Amino acid sequence: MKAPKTTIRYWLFKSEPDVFGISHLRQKKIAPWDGIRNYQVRNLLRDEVAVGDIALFYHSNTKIPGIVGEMEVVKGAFPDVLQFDLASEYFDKASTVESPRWLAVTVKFRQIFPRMVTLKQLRADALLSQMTILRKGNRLSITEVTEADYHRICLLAKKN
DNA sequence: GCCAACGTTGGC
DNA sequence: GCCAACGTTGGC
Repeated sequence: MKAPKTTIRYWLFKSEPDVFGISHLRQKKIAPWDGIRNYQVRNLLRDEVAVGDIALFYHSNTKIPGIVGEMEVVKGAFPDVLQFDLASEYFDKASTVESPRWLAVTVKFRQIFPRMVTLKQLRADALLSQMTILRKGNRLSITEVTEADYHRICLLAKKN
C-alpha cells in the first residue's frame, strides 16, 4: 500500500472553452486531461501532479479569459491515448506504445465558481502578482499555484 | 486579425 | 551544437 499523501498541491490548468470548457467537465464529471504536447508540461504531469491535488480550471483564448472553477486530480500520469489515434489531431507518429511520449491525468469536476475570476482581476490583485500565469511570455498550459494564491482566488471567486 | 514570445525542426 | 525558419499560444 502506498504511503498516504501528506500535502496537496495546487495547479492551474488551461483549456480553450470552445474545445473543452468547465461545463464539459461538469457534464462528464470525470475526464482525461489529454492533448498535452509540450515537454515541460508533460514532465509536470509525470513528476509533480499527483492524485488529490487541486487544479483551477482556466479558460484561455476566449473573450474573457480567467479562472472559472476547480477540479481534483483522481488518477496520475498515464499514456495519452490520442497519440496513437490516427484520426486525432494529437496523433504522434513518432510515439510508440512501448515508450509513449505523451501523458495525461484524470480529473474530476468539483465546482464552477459562483463568480469567475478574470485574468484582468488576477492582474489587478496585488496579492497575486507572483502568479506564474501572469508572467510575461508564459505559455505553459499547466502551472503551479501557491496555497496562499489558491485561497486568495477562492475568496475572489465567492459571491459577495 | 495582429503579433509577442515562446517552442520545435532540420540543415549545416 | 548552432540558429534560421517555421509553428503555436493566447491576450488584445
